[in-house]
Amino acid sequence: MTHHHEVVEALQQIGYRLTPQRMMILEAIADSEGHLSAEEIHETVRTAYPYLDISTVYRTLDLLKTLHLVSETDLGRGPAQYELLSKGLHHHLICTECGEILDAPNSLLDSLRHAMSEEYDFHAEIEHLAVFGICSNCKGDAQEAG
Amino acid sequence: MTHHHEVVEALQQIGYRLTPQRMMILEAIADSEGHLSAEEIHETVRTAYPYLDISTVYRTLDLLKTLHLVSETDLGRGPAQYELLSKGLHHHLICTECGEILDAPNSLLDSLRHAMSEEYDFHAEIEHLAVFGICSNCKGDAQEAG
DNA sequence: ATTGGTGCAAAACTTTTGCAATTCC
DNA sequence: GGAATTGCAAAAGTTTTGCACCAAT
Repeated sequence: MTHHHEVVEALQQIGYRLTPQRMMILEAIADSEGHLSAEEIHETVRTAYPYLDISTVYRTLDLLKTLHLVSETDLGRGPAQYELLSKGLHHHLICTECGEILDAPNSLLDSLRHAMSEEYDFHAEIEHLAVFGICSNCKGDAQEAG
Repeated sequence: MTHHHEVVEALQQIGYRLTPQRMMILEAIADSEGHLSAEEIHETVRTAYPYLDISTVYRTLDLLKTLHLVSETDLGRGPAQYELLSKGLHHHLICTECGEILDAPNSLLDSLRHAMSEEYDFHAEIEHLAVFGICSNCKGDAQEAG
């Protein structure tokens, strides 16, 4: 639950300061189940510390991204979503019909990574992938409509 | 080269109007080699028709997306990129070191699609995927730096 | 004629930046 | 003390929207 303190303290050793804002932002991300937008992080921390500015959230997220502690997922619509990388890398299958989000393990991409490496000598860095499509529940509906 | 006229005329049959703006916008996309942003489309068409508004570009792109005539790719940074789908579906491998963009055929995703279908009964709609990573030229540099 | 589309202007939304004041080391 | 960090305010960049006028059917 609070193992992210190690993570924060590790910041110091690389020369970054350990500020309350940074701790609260990381805690908000760590305590959340799924993804959070910068604005959601802002709202969450503000309940405890109303002076937090959204720019501090973005600046902290930039830092955490650089350190590969959080992942940033751009869904192509709306704000980017942030998530703790230590929670275990996974990806999302998002149904465009009903909005359901299925979690898929990182291994789902093994074959794709292999193909990119073999055929293009390209080393993919896919920390977080979002794939849109139709889930099993909505497959019937889509066929009727089409 | 101008087979997109068929496409535009098909619009009428579904009840959409055939306006000069729509034709010019589609022509700009069709004539371009790679991707275009909405702003680039705007600039291109404006050389011939200076009154075109950027909002018309976005509205037309929405229409063309709905009809699956163009693909929209959100690179996660900067404006979305638009491309004719009839040009042949392909994806992009973008090197984060040197910025090179490799084109990859749609078949690259076959195994991934298969895995999502088999394991999650999820029917992915990946019209256009952009994958960031390290290309073969930069692989050595990255190892030295790391 | 009528509905749909366009241009214009303004706003919405997300993210970034400059800078003075503050805080952590 | 001094450099890093924050809060504030403003701006930047992309996309959307309201509305009056205009054009395609």
